[in-house]
Amino acid sequence: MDMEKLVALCKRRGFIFQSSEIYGGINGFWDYGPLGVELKKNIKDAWWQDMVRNPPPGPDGQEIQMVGVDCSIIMNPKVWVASGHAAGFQDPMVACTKEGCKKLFRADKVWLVTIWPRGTVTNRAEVENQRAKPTIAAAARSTTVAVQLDEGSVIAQAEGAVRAYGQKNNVIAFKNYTVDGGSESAFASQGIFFRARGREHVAEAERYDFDCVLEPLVGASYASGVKPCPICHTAAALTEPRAFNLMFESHAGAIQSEENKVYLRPETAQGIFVNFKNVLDSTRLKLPFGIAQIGKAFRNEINPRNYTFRSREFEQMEIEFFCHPDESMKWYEYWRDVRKAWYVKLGIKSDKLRPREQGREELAHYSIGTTDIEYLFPFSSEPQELEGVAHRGDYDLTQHMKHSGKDLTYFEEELWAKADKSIYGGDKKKEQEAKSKLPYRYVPHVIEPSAGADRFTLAVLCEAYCEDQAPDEKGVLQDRVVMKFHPRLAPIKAAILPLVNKEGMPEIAQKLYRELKQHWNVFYDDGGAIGRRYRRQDEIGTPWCFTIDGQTLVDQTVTLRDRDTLKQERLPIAEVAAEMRRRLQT
RNA sequence: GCGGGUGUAGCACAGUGGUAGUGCAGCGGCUUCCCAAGCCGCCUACGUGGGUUCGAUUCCCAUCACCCGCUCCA
Repeated sequence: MDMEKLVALCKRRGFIFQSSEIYGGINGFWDYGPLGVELKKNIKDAWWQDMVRNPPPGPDGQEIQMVGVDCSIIMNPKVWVASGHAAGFQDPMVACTKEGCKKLFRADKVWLVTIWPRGTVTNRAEVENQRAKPTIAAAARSTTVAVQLDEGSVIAQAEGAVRAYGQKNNVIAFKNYTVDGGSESAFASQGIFFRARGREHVAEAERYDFDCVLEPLVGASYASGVKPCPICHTAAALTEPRAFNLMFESHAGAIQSEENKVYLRPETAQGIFVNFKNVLDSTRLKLPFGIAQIGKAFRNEINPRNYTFRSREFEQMEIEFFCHPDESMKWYEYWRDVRKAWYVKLGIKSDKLRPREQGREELAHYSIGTTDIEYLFPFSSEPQELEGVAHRGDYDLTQHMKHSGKDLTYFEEELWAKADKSIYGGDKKKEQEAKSKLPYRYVPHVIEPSAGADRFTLAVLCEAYCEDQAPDEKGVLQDRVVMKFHPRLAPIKAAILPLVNKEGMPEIAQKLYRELKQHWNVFYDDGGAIGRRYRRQDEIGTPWCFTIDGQTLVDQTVTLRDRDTLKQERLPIAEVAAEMRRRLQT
């Protein structure tokens, strides 16, 4: 499918417009037109109905408890400190200044490996000494290479870098390394000293060991003369790290000062977390239960691309499902499966839908497990994320407890009521202690299915776009463009068409139109040839057309014309609404 | 943010240093008993801002937007 054709259709028929188009547009922002807003609203309504009001039964066949909230976009800035966004959104970037390379990197993903001749340094302290007062011989023979850590262990990356260095310097057979300074996690933040063994291909064929230091670029105690590019390996090519703040800022109050700086939320989830206690206290809900929210979120993407896929303003459909720690994996699997099934149910072909369990190394720091539900969009050869179902553990609630000082733990009243308290022998202190921890009191774990409303809308548009052939009035096959939306999502459910504009047909058609529009978004059209009107409806994905013709005047029946099959059948005009209802439910 | 490309009507395309056409779509009418038919009429554009020039849609510069690649997407 050709993305450009879809984009043209969306504009021509009023699904999606560029924001502020008459002023030349604005990068990363889009508007939904009359048909687009109906489509997106149907998607959000379907989600709310299927996830909040009527979610599928739980893992043990039980009813699922779900409620909704609608939180403000601007929140107390401390929320973003607690959530980690205030810091985490400041991804410092470094760029290579070398002409022809000019690559851009996240500074925290660039690490430096310094390789020294054997015996120059034997531990981290000596590394610092060498940097402070390098001996000529050591400085001449040491070298620093940069590596980009994307996946795998950092040690493995460093090993690769040393191996590459060895090859470049005709050192054969990198053999092994020994780590000095503890576990990987210990050095993940501060670097590590280690030794690598290899054989240098020199005239005397001397055996050779390297002393190596691996450390992050950010904070590395390096002279500016180092910092090579991880791609082109040009020395001293990287710029200083520059902050890219991905949160939109504004000010609450007319005066623009640091004190009243606020942020547009980069996700709707935090509104749910900070209202966890409110919901618990106001609803009589007991764990497990979920809180859902649909709303706008904002991210100052460095480079919006691919139509509406990566917009700076977008809408999320998020659930935070709170449960007992011991049951969290069960619920994680439940939501992962429920969410995937939902997309299939609404017409996304299974072969373009890819649930993908994230590897350990790409998980966010707080997540125990995440499944990305991805869709193979026409604009990319790689599937792109529609939704992430994340097991966030107790990270968020714990963070908000720390930063707000409020108790967000959950107490199992019923379990405590049923518990045998005789084991405490009437010791109130022991009882209190037992009540304060598992299994009675705990910080709930959270499963977060977070879906992009605009991304799914785009996927639905891509999935619906079809070019096929339909016969014209002479029976010759003509190209036809048809949007095969699931009827539940179709912006217009049915068109009501008088076959000709006379003999009382428009009157009958309008009466039917007035009846149907009480229930659905339907469309009345008496303009032009019938074939043209059918094709127009095909192009905007209207599943059914009801046509009032000569026979209607005789026996009160109309034709129902199907968008996908082009088949026509007659049914009594009095049964049209019931037939639509029946078809929408299946 | 970097490199490359593009920008004429709602869409797809012509064209020119002397201010622009075509097809489709849209609108109004006639005609039409089932799949973009026909006839008549109508509407709509040189992305924006500078510069050069007697005159710029055309040449130059900047800017904005879109597309491709890199990068990013917590």
